[in-house]
Formats: sequence, structure tokens, C-alpha cells
Amino acid sequence: MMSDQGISKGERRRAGIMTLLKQQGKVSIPEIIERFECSEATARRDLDLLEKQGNIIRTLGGAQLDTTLTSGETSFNEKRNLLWLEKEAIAAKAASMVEKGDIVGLTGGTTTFLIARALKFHNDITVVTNAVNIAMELADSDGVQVVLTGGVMRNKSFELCGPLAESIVNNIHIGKMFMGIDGISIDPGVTTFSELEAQIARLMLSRASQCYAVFDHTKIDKISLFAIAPLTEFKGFVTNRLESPAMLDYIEKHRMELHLTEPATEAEKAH
Amino acid sequence: MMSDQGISKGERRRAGIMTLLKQQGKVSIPEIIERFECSEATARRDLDLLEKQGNIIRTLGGAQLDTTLTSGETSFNEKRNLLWLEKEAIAAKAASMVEKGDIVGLTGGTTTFLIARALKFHNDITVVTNAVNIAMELADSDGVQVVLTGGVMRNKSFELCGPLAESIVNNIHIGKMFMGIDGISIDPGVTTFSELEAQIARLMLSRASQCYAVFDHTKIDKISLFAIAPLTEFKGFVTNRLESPAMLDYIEKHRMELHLTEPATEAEKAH
DNA sequence: AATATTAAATCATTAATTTGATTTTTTCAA
DNA sequence: TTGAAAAAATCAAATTAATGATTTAATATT
Repeated sequence: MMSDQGISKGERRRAGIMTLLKQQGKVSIPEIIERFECSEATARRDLDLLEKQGNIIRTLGGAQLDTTLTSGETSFNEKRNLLWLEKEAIAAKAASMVEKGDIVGLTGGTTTFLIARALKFHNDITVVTNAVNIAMELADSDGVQVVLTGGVMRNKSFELCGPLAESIVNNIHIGKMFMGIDGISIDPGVTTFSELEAQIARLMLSRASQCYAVFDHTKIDKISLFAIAPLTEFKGFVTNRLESPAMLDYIEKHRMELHLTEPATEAEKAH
Repeated sequence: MMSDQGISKGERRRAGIMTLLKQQGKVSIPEIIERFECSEATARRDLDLLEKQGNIIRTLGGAQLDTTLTSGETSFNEKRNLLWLEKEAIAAKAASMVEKGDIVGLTGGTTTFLIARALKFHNDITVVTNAVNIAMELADSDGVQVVLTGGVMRNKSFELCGPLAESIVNNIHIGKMFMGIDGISIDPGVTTFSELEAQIARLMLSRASQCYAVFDHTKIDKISLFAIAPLTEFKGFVTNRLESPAMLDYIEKHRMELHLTEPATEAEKAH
């Protein structure tokens, strides 16, 4: 059936809960169950949702109005595709490291593409990239200036490579650089599948003040065909979790930054 | 499960339709069906929804961008719709001039974008362009190597300009070049709206063995703000019709080529 | 007017979301 | 600690929304 004016059963119920809350300052779960004839589970879910929207504060057995009327929107959500979710979290983390006025470097890759998407609504930043799809993603963003390295496009991967690309990269300076990679391990360091992409990545790295490798945990202790650089070339790493004690040791010993999106494990905490 | 930051299938499809529209000014229903692998019914429903949101205007067989916001003329849309067919014809004619092994240059613009689309299934050619959307269009084409000039992207027009772009263009050679323009007349010659685009166009022209200006008849005897080059710099012109006797005279006298997509009028035949 | 094309309307099917029942884990108060 | 209450997690049923196939009406084009 068509939703009348966009008011679904659930929305009506949650609106009712808010009315109750405004009337009495707080509500209990049993109260909601009785009043709206729903299960305990839905009552909880409604309160969770309202809390996520920043309207109320959960308490034991119910909820109360948020007295601090600062409407802070906290909307971090769960999704089906775990790896996608993790990449989005990694991208968000990386994007949060970007500040006004920054010159941000992005290589090609899924995670870096998501960083670009996250940067879309930043203001007064410049993004330097060799990925055509990243440039397209940022094309309608007013606050972001996009500089694309030229070069020959690798069909299907959207990456610009070759001497022409290199000649441009040699003429620019990058502030914070985020590099998408295919493998990371202590010994060869950071690696990738494609020789051409490795070369341009290496060059961009050399032009950047600070370079961070961004990757999900499946890339850890994996070695791809072509080496980009040893770990020591990097300012730090952005990933969801890093459970390898050896790598944690290495990162700590070399005073490199580690940005994690998931709650730290015992091993990680120890460092 | 909840999807709130996650983009639903339908939303993604409609966003894709908007991107298509921004790139090409219009879309057809079959185009949507092919591109997004959906039924005719959903394609229609999507367009209806987007129209309801005020973003686009439905036309017979598809939709086009709402241009009434920028130009208040009522009949403008019909004109534009007609022009589309002519631009496609012009693009097809230009594409037919391309041969195996050619190095083809394309500036930004609607007509040149359509040339790129027409070149998609050519084999063993190289396309050099400063337009990001043209590179994207050719990204999945096996027989076409794409070389993108780097540079700063002009947001919304997808064109790469500036010194970086120029430094790359200075290092390449173009065989047949097709230039999109905003105005053409005997006296200042070929002109365009944007200074930056004029400059990069001028440079590409200087690097090309043969350069053709491509335009529809509404550009004839129009003069835009920035001059690119006098007519004599061009090997020839590709358009739908050219009814100006003075320009016909001029073209004949200078032994330049004229490629028309519409049956020649008496005036044109006389030359 | 006749034909072909496009649009609208309808309905069955599929996909997605919401919900309630159940089980497991966590938290709180003694 | 331990038991009771609350919260979270899990799963299947129910509801709702989205889609595609089909039919019917409208519209361009000749």
C-alpha cells in the first residue's frame, strides 16, 4: 500500500513516543508496549532509533528527553556488506584527518574513492589524484578543487599512469596523501598488483609531506607483485583493525601513526 | 535491516540517471534500460519521480535537464531537443573521418562527448582529451587508448585547464583534432565562453596536424568572448548546415573542407 | 485515417523492511 | 559472587515497497 503522506505505522508510533516524552519527560518500555500495543523489541528499537537521531537519551528501562538541546546528529549505521562497511569507516576516518586548506593526494582504489566521496562536502581543500573516477565523483563539489594528473588511462581501473602522469606529479606538491594498496607486510612493505600503478604511487609518495596507507585488514601480511615503498616511508596507517603483534611492534618502534576504526583489541591496546 | 546511509538500488539508479543527464543533457528510456538493466516501467517511474522533484523535464521517449532555471525562454527546450539529433549526426560524421591508427584529439563539449561515444567501438585508435567525462565514457572500450591531459578540473564542465594541462599538451602530438566551440564567424574566427578553455584549445590546436571545428548551425556568425583561432588555422569544419554565403565563399577560397550532415542547400551546392 | 511509438494502468512477483517471539548476553543491586 | 531485570542478538513471520510483464490508452508520424 502507498504511504499516505509518508507517515508509516512506525513513524506514527515514534511520534507518539516523542509526545509522551514531551508530556512527562520520560517513558518506560512497558508504558510504550501498553500504549502502542507493540512488542518489547519494537519499543526498544524505537528508542534506539530516536536516540540515534539525537532527540532522546536512553535510560535503563526506558528513555528521557535530551536536556542539552544541542541537536548533534550522530548517524553511523550498520550495513550488510561488512567489507564495504569497513572501507567506509576507514574512508571516514581518513577524511576526518583532512583540514581546511589541505592539499590531499589520492591514488586509485575503492577505499580512496570512498575517501573522495567523504570529502565531497569539505570546504576549501584541493584533491590531487590520478584516478579519473575520483575526479568525476568530485566534479559537482563546490568546496573541492580537483587536480588530475594526466597520462594514459588504464582501461577499467580508471588510473592514469605513464611518463606523462609522472611529469605532472613532478611539478606538484601534496600535503596529506592517502594511498590505496593491495598488500602490506613488514618485509617488502607496501605492494600492489600493477607495475604502472606502483610507479606512479611511488612518485606521488615522494612528492607528499605526509603519506598514509589506507587498507582493510584483509591486506595485512599480504604481498603483491610490485613493491611501492617500505613501511618507514609512511607517516602512518589507516585501517579497521591490526592484529599482527609484529607489525604493531614495528609501527611503535618507528613512531608511526596508527588510526583504527574498530575498538582496539588487547594486543593493540598494549601499544 | 536498516539502510540509512546506505544508498538503495533505486536511489543509486536515479543518481546515475542524473549523472547521465548532466553529461549529455538528455537521456532516453532505452538508454536507461540498457545502462541500469531495469525494465521500461522502472525507467519511466524513475523519470517521473525525478521530474516530481523538479530536477528534470520529461520528453517523448526520455527526459532532459531543466534549463528553464537558467534561461527563461519557453521554446528553448524544444530547440535543444532538436539540436540533440543534429549534434548526434555531426558526431557520427566526425567519427566516420577517423581511421585505424589515428591519434584523435577532443576538447570538451557536448558534441565532442558524442564523438567519443561514437568512437567507442573503433579499434586501434588513441584519443587525447582534456575532458574527464570523455575519458570516463571511453573507459571500458578495449580498442581505444585514452590519454588525458592533467590539470585543474573546472567543476561542472569536466574540463582540465591551466598550466599543468598545458605542460602535458606540449609533449604530445595529435593527428586529427575535433574542437567543440561556442561561436564561429569570419572575422574573429572561432570563439568560446571560457578563457581557460580557449587557451588549452589553442594549444591543442597548435599540436595537431589537422584540426576540425565541430558545431551546430546555431553557432554560426556568433561571437563568444574569447578567441581561439582564425578560421585559416583549421583544416575544415563539421556541421549540420551552413547557409551563410559569405562563410561559404571564405571556406572555398581558402580551400578548407566542409562536412555537412544535412542535404546541401542550393547555396551550399554552388560551392 | 492508419500505423507505429510512447505513455499509462494494472497486476503478479520479487525484494526489502518491519515486527514479534525466542534465546543469549549484559547489567544492576544485593 | 549470584539472581533478577534489562538489553542485545537472532530468526521467522508479516507487512510494505519496488519491480517487471502485460494490457490498454494516448500521441506522433506518415
